[in-house]
Amino acid sequence: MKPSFEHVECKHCSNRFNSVFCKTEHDKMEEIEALKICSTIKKGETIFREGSYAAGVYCINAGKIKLSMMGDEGKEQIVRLAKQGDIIGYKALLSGDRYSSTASALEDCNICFIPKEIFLVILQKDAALSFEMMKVLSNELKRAEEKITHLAQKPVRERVAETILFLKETYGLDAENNVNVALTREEIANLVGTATETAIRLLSEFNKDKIIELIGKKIKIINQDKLVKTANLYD
Amino acid sequence: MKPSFEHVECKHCSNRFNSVFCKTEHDKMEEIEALKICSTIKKGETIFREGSYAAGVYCINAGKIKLSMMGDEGKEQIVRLAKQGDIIGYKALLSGDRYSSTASALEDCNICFIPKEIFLVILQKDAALSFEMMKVLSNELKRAEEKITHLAQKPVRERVAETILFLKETYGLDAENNVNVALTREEIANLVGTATETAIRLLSEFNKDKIIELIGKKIKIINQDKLVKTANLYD
DNA sequence: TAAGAAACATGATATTTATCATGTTTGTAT
DNA sequence: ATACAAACATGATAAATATCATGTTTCTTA
Repeated sequence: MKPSFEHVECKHCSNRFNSVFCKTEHDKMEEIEALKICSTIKKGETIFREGSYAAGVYCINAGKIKLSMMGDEGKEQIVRLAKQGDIIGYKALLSGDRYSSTASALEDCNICFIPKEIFLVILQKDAALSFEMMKVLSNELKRAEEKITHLAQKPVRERVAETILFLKETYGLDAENNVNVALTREEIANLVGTATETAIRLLSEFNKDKIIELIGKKIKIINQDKLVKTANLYD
Repeated sequence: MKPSFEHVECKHCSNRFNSVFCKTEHDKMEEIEALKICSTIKKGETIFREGSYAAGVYCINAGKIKLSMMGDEGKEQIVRLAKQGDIIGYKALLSGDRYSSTASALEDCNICFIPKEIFLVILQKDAALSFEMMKVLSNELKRAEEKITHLAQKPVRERVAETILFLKETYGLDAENNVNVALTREEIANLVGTATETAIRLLSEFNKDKIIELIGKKIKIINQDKLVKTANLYD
């Protein structure tokens, strides 16, 4: 990874207080500052690859990233979607393991690489950062367990609806009120856990039923109530 | 929860060095000792319930516990199996949330309740404990993401085989080389993420094919290689 | 130890979902 | 602007799995 032309300083980073570093003290921040490497990632590029040695964590300054695991038949399963302010790659670092998923950019990104050594050392010294990390991990785990339950028990139709709501929750809406992320139908399927054709069919159906509106990869939620009902949440 | 007749001292606990407290210092241990409440739980009893306020964590001194979430149609999904040395209930505590799953005893258990306040305070002071907690969380999360991938992509047959291997890995073998845990077929189905009848059928099939041997709830693995192949792991 | 309940088992059937096939549209690079 | 590939779409079919029905076995407890 090549250093970018512009080094974004942590203390001026707009995500500073939405991130896991929200409570990290100034001097610890300076230590990170000195050793981090900022870079620009083009849409589609890989940041790290499943199975490779974990050299550090990446803090997302701007852009959207998908984390996916390869299933047995080479089919991608998207296990997490990250955005600005999030960090990625910490799981491997903390469990002392290799990366268990591949991170790739859904759009052009600015990311800051924080080497393993400095991150772990600061974690030892900074109880607040440790606690924030535990919170992040706990929330991720909770979400993962809910996903397991839904995968095991809910029909695809409900999961597709749920996924649209999840995308809205994660990335919000753009200026035209579209869900603010552009995924291919295949990626949506790999997030839902279904075949691409099935995802396409159900999206078209929701479109026909005026629950959502599809313009290319843009998804606009027309009838939120009906979408929530279709997702069959909160019973 | 009633205090048990015998208070098990942490420093004499046989699980002490297999647990998250392996690196916790003596004085911190004493603080826990002073405030923890040990109790005995009978098979089938509930330790905490999904949605209820998280008052603390439980450290398992002896016995096996299942953690499950209720799906939409009231169907149980088992999200974790815990054993002696494990702690449960930490996710809710760390994310400041209610318990997201229900914990119930698969057999008679001895558990120690550590109140929220003392656990969180010690976590602030003890970087080693924090780090161990992060490791535990990371490993759980990794496992959960693998489970998501397998649920989304692997057929039930493979998942049933995988679950048997997982049970062996988690609880080991008893004196007669049976997988050392007694689950109903329904519980196995709720772990696999399938209908009870489907789980029963596949177990019978494995039995007929001499991959496993079934005697009541006991499962003996006869042909480990074939079971691993059936699970279709490591491609 | 008998009665009732829970767990286990298995066949028949329905439903869901994946796969295969094929065609169209959209995007991208020369 | 054209050519090619990727993405999208949709019908037909197959396969996997759930559900329903029913009977048997095993476990509990009065």
